[in-house]
Amino acid sequence: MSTENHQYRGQLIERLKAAGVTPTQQRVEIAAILFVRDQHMSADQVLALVNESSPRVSKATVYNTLGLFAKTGLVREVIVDPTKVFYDSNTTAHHHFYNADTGQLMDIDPAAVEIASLPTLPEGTVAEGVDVIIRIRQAH
Amino acid sequence: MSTENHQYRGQLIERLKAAGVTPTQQRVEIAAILFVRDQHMSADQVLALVNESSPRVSKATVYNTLGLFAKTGLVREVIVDPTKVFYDSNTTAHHHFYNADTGQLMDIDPAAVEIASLPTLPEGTVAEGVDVIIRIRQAH
DNA sequence: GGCTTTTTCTAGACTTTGTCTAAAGTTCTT
DNA sequence: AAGAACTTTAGACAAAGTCTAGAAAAAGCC
Repeated sequence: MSTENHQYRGQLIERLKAAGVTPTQQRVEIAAILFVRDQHMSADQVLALVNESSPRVSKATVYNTLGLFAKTGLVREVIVDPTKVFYDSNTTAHHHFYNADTGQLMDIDPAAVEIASLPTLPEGTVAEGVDVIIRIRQAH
Repeated sequence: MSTENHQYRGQLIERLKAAGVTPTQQRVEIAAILFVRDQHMSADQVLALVNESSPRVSKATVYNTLGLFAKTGLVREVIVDPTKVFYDSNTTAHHHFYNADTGQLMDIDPAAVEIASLPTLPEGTVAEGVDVIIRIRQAH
């Protein structure tokens, strides 16, 4: 393994630990794929990519790990497509364009959407987050 | 069938026709369930309800009909739960609370959410709609 | 280091939502 | 009434995701 890769893995391990996640082989493998850049991936895509290189990771582990990453705030679940959930490696506050024609999910510049007012929540509930999805399609 | 029911069905038929949908037996049956009041239902729930009374409607028809109703603007698809899509019989502009703990979907008073600015769309695309979902959970 | 306990991983069966197919039934047109 | 176009149906199928029970790793302890 190259020095750069080695260092990258070290950073990943720290990141997982900081989130209170034990950095196992498989979790680091998955994190390495997710966290190279800000991106949106489905479990399926992660599974395919992680198994391109040698150390195989099972389907169950990919699902468990993505669920764990979501629960600990390492990634954000984005629910826009009825057939699959996307995992967003950008956890800063932002919203999404979703192109139903292409299936593509894109970040919206946080400065470009401004929500002026929010409603009071129902009794006995607390807010988890606000998702804004702008559904678009190809012109003609 | 009672007079009220008979009149209700007449109204439904007009509503379907106005949307350019041929009012078949099964479609009216499904519309009768959806449009009694503003509500959110999954395909599963519609299927169960429609088959409580005599004229049975098949699973395929329920899915086809809900898809057709969505396409023609009679209902609105709401995608908040990764496992199923909800069909909203209230098609006026409004947003939703989604309680992940209870699975409940609730309307937000349109006046309570104000979006001050929207981003410019990606090249070659047109907007289909803006969904705002406030994810909540039970306090403690 | 060894030994035990706890956590994690795995293959593969299973579940659920939704789609597809091909045949049968309706409806519309003429 | 005959033909064309559309709709419905049962049941097979597909895809995403969950569950289970045993194997493997990791952590805790003497």
